[in-house]
Amino acid sequence: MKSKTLSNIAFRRHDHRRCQQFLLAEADQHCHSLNLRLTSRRRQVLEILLGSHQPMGAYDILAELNRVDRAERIAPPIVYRALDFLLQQGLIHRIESRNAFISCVQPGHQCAAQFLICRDCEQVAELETHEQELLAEADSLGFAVDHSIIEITGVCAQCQKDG
Amino acid sequence: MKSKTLSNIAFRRHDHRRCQQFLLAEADQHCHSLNLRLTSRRRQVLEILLGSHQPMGAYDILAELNRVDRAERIAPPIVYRALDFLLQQGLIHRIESRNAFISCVQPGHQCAAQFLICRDCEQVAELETHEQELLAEADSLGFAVDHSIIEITGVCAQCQKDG
DNA sequence: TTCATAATGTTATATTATAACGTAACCAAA
DNA sequence: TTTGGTTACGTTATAATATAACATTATGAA
Ligand SMILES: [Zn+2]
Ligand SMILES: [Zn+2]
Ligand SMILES: [Zn+2]
Ligand SMILES: [Zn+2]
Repeated sequence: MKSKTLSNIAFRRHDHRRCQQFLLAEADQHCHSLNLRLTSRRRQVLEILLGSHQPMGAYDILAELNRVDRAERIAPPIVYRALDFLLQQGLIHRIESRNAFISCVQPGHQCAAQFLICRDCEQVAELETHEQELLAEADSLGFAVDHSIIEITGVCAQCQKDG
Repeated sequence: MKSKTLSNIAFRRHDHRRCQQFLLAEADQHCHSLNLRLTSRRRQVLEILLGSHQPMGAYDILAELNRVDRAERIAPPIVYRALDFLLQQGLIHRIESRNAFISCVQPGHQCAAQFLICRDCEQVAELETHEQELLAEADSLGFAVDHSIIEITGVCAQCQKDG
């Protein structure tokens, strides 16, 4: 079960330096192969998110940008645009219930991203299981499920006819 | 399959007047049996949400309150507090990806609430199936799934030990 | 070069949510 | 029926998140 090896990475000890470099290289390759530009801004935002397996708010990222580059005064739209690009490419995910963003631990995965979010320590683990396996996996991690949200967005039958 | 009859109510024709009255009566009974107060403000907010099976933003609800009661000028905290109460009682749900609130079509249900959200017409259908049945049900509704989010909040093993 | 496009930068503002503190309603015990 | 504790409500101000609108710069092909 390949996914298992990556699934709980946020809760495991691992060589995060390597993890980071691997994911960054994957991102480079992904964009290159699709002839998309992982510009320095976009890469910079991705690197910030790859700094940990924790979610960050857009304004946290903004603050980090402004901390590093003392000269410039970056404004919100710059961050949101980079985040939009990275989201579209599946390189990061948005945690809806937290208004936060997190680097994907398995870019290119097909399943819907699934997260275990600790309301206490705020850690987030990305799982890569099928839905029916989810609760079992949460249980096997000793994670006490509190509240789960499933949101499926798409186009309803009516709109498919209309559109 | 009891849930099936209610699940896609937003996409079905039904006698919504009765639906509304039924759900309001359920809410009354729920609160009464738990010795909780479904005050007039809370009831008023619930009634507004029961006006349709569509999600509404907190500020939409606020506007509706201020439209009805021309005299007073209601402020956001009043709405958010009523929403918090209704959420806690499971009488409404929060659609995280929309920052919106929707009346629950089956208060007292045990499963996690699950939604189909149309990005086109913005309709939201609440399902009441097990996870593994979800995609099949979406498919049977002719709903083209686009993006699904599963967010499980709880307490991780570490925090359970610490706390 | 020249043009078209994509990406970035800038300013202002919209949208969503909460902090902090005061008042009123409710209810049980004295 | 007062008293005091609690819960809910009201009010003001502000925090946190996100986008609109428009100007500028970089990129790459014709
Ligand atoms: Zn790592
Ligand atoms: Zn992922
Ligand atoms: Zn109805
Ligand atoms: Zn529900």
